[in-house]
Amino acid sequence: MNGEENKIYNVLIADDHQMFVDGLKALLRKEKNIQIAGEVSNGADALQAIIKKQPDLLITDISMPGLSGVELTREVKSRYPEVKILVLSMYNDREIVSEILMSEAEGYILKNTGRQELSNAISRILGNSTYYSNEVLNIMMTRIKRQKKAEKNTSLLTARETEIIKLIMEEYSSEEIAEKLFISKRTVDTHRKNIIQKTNTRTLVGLLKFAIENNLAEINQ
Amino acid sequence: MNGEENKIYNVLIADDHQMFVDGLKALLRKEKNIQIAGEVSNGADALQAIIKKQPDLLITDISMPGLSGVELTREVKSRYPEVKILVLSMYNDREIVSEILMSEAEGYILKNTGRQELSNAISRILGNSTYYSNEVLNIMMTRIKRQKKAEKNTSLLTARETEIIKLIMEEYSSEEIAEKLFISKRTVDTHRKNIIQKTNTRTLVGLLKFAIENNLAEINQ
DNA sequence: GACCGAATACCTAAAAATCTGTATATTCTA
DNA sequence: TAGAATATACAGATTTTTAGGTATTCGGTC
Repeated sequence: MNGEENKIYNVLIADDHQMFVDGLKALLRKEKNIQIAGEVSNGADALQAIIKKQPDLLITDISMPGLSGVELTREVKSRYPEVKILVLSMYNDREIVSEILMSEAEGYILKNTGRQELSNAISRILGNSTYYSNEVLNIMMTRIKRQKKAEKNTSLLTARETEIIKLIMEEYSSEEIAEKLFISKRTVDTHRKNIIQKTNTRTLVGLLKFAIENNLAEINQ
Repeated sequence: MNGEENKIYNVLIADDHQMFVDGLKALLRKEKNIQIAGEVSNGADALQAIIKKQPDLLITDISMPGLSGVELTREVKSRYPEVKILVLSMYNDREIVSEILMSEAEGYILKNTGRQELSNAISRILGNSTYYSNEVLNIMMTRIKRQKKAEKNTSLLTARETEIIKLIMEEYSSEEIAEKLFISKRTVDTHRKNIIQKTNTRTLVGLLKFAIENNLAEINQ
């Protein structure tokens, strides 16, 4: 590892699934420079262990009894920012990936990661870098791309037009929109005309699809 | 276990993630009546090992190089139906759960399962029953409920009405629908009137939302 | 054979949206 | 300060949908 090749790094494991912990420990024992400082199965115990052992690195699952890994990460970063955190989780859904990224963990990999990648992640993180697995990076990229596309599409629209669209999607007629916004119905009609042109749609159905695809309306599904 | 308390069951493990395999083996070694017959890291090797060792139970991951767990399950069930199969996977998304259920595996649990539940699952399966974890069952129930609701909603509609809705969602006007279906525009108008009444919507926007929510139309998202 | 639902088609009328255009005021930016 | 964009509003006309109704035919079921 960078810079301090004889340093022994203490690693705390937080995970309530013994199968993972056993497998993880077996892997970590093969690493030079790594010492397992402890293992806990919930967030509260993790905090206690951090106070006591002051590990260099916390490897934590997300779903644990009581304090989740997300909450634990936030707490640790606010109280012991020098402790590095690698999230090792089963979940790859977008909500959770986002929350973890917001929580300033230094890494996030999935539990199907091989040993080599895990080892690499730990090295990177202990060497003051970050490590996110490809799946996680892909989720991030997809999300960013999608957001950019929606922003590009909706940036063609003025604030008023966006507002009109949202009210259309809430099933207001043009007259009702006029009343609600204290403007003339003729104004609403002009806005509608402009919206249809700008969004390259040609019917109300097309506009509805545009709105949903660009997060201007929600559908329960 | 039921009936044959002194019988030793041979278990084959198929998983390409060493961390899991180590953890799983550690757990299985604590079980009476269980002997680890082997471990492989891909589907093809699993088939070879089944021929050679004839295990009672195969515990398999889903995502493996080459033959996936789904394909492996199908193959094993078609050639060696007496071999029981427990899928132990990270993925809980609906598509994969469905495929596994169709493939006649005797069980499906997630890799975050605790030891007790894993032990219970194995016992149940070796005792000629099935075992699916709660998360998997919840996915099944949610899917069934959702499908039933959509069926209930759309069962109010006749085939022609459903067809009209789909064409509306493809942005055909009533006149265009009439031309396409070789019927009068008046007929289309009557269908639309009836559709609005039956779906308890009051606007075209409302109808479109109904259609999307009940899988009569798709939105890219 | 009777009955019912689906599909079809039509009627008159009203409401709403859309189309193509012109115009003015306000706000923002260079 | 000028210019551009946005927001507003209006005009007349056309198109489309919606509303509330009646009617006939066909196929399926009892």
